[in-house]
Amino acid sequence: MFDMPTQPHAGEPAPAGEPVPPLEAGRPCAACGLLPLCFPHGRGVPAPIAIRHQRVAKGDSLFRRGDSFLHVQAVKTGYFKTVISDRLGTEQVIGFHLPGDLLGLDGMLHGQHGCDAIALEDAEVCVASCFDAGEMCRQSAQVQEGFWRSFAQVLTGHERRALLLGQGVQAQQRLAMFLEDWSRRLRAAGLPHQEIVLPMTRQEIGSLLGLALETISRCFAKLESKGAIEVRQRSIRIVDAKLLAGAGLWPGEGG
Amino acid sequence: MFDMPTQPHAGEPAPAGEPVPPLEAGRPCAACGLLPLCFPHGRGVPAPIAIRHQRVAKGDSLFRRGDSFLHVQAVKTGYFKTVISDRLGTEQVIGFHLPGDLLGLDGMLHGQHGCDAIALEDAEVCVASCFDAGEMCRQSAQVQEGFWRSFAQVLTGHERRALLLGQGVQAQQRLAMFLEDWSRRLRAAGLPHQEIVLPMTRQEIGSLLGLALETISRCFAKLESKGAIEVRQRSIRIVDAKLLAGAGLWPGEGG
DNA sequence: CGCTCACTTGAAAGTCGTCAATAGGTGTGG
DNA sequence: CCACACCTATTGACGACTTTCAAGTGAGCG
Repeated sequence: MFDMPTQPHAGEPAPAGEPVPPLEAGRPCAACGLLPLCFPHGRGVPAPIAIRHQRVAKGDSLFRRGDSFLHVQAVKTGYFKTVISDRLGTEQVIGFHLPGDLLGLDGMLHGQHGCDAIALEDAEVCVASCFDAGEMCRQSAQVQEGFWRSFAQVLTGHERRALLLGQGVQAQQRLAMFLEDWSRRLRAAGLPHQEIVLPMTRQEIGSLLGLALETISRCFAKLESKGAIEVRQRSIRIVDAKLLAGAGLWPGEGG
Repeated sequence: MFDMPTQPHAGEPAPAGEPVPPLEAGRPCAACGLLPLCFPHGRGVPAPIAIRHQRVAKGDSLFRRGDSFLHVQAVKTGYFKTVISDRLGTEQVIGFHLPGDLLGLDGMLHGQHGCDAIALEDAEVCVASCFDAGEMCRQSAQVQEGFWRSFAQVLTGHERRALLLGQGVQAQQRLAMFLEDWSRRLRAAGLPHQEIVLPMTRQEIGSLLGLALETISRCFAKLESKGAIEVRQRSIRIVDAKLLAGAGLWPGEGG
């Protein structure tokens, strides 16, 4: 447990960095998008660049639309959502992010972030300067390749989400696909993926999937009555992964 | 007009490359994602690497799910769709691509393409080897930055599409947003963007937007009756861009 | 000239969104 | 420790929108 020190504004990264010590030497986080920068020479050999750590309190934003893009960031602990607010002020969730995920890469386009990243619970992020990242990629083909792969990971996530818009994909299927995907990602991050505690509200799930929060609630009930999952508030237990997969319609994984 | 020579299979890039001459010296395509590689030193100075050209006949695929990812590719002329087929064989459109767009970057993740790229009409693509691209990015920070920006462009396009899933975004709004976005991209590519001839069918639009083809047809009629557009088959004329923008709900652009 | 494919248009049925009321959970403050 | 307020989640009823099924028209191509 952390005893939260006086929390600085998370909006702009603290110039000098937090007094959080660097990662315990040789203990890379599982499947992190910053891994190529963090441990470019393999386990045990720390990075030659400064990777700063930063805490973000629940509900605070790591960055907001319009903020300058100066850092490559990855979630270390906790969960984030990224949202875009339309002209009416209603916010549209475009993604949820768990430990290891890179954040805000869309900012590379114009040097400004295109969305807000908001912590769903108290969280920590790892931060490398863009400049350092570029430098390292130029020095090592291996680092570059790893970094490109991290980009592609983000891209692939977006493409997977496009499948939610499939012809007549029903609400129940969407939720099933979401849960399956979330579980898969938790697993990839080395976190428990069968007994899940969702960090987001029904409304936020609904926003991502294009459904009303009531529909999400009803679909949880339906999937539970089918025996695919057990639901108690935000605690989800995946009882029958096969049944859940059958409810969704992901394309064949292996190819 | 091209008089199509005997068309080789487009599936695997021809090892030796097509006999198409390189771009006319010093005439970069407008807003191309490969520009940083094609003209790294500015206009007039050709690239030090080989950028091969390739033709793809209408209906043929540039690559398919599972193909090795070995090249960075950009549309030169014509239009493409990228699709993912689910287990049942129905294909889900995840994007349309016009001249300048990079194609198949998701393949960087596992070294295999995750979707199929299919030409909507006879098309040409520019192809650079991954190896060369990496090499050039390592040699020049400027090239690297440009290339990263191209990545981010693709990413941003996906995020924009996530807005289609906004709370209660109606079919008509979705189509309006699609047309607006398509027009904007045509404009960025230096193509006519008010008198449009859509390269895709109603069904394909519907697939992208998560709507039935009949709904697309009806929404075209509605938008026409509103006076926002004129429709004749695939020819669309944007009469009142403001009205069209009002039908959609994009977030404030500049802000 | 006739075929096929794309598109249009109509009617019926189903799903989901909205509105509303209620219950449960959490956190704060007395 | 309890009470209160607030937020989140559940559940029901109704209405609107979209899908589906169907038939028919039009355009492009061999």
